[in-house]
Amino acid sequence: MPELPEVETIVRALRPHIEGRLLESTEAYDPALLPGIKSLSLPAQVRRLSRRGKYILIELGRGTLVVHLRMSGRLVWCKSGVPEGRMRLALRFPHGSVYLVDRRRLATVEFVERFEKPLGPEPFGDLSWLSCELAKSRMPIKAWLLDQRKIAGIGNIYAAEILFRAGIDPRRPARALAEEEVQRLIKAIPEVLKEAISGRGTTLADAEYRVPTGEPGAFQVKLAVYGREGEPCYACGTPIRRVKIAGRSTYFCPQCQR
DNA sequence: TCATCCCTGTGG
DNA sequence: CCACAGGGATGA
Repeated sequence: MPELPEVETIVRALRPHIEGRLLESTEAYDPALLPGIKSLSLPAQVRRLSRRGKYILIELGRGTLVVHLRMSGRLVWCKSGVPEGRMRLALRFPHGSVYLVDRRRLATVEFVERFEKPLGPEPFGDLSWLSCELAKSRMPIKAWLLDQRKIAGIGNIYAAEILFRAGIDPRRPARALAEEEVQRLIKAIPEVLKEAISGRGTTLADAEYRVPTGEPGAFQVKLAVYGREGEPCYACGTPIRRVKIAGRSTYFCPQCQR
């Protein structure tokens, strides 16, 4: 579900509600989450709420509560009452609660002393390192972009949109990209992600993702290829194709992307 | 680098 | 019934 822009949007919306506030208790509605939070000692102040890749980091005094929403997880802020949907966890504050709502129950929560995951760099700032990293890999460029160890935060929607923007066929081996194409990629990655953040993320028709205040994201109106199999490319009219890469549906324009 | 699995729901 | 869904860990 949420990729970097959605997670960033969630963190920004939640931050004013919980940063600096006292997390008093938790309530697990799903026993599967208990092992992950058993070492959490409360109450504890939320020192910082941040994002790394697609992970949400709730930094507390003696460690960090790490949330990953996976496919269908949502975080919802409620001053009072409870949200709709399958609740798995509540984080209780004096002035309200953060609920983890998660239809497929794939989201994960764990309390750790230090956040350590094998994540690549964030997809912003100086991305010139891409050039030599891509040259090392035979993976299809789409699969490479999805690999969180190589670059953090890009998921299935934005990988497709980024490659469309860069005019690159998603099936091509990473190492086969010409320098000029790598430069287009370096430009397209932060462009697409920042535009998506500005639009507060993508909410698809079957929508799990919401800004924690409840509204859907607005970026879906701008999707050029994702989910558009058979529909005409906005740039050239050629029908958008769908293929499988690394087990995931991959949408692209066979005319614009070479 | 791939399939498989995790889990649940929806749609063809 | 099967395919598919915005994720990732795992083991061959």
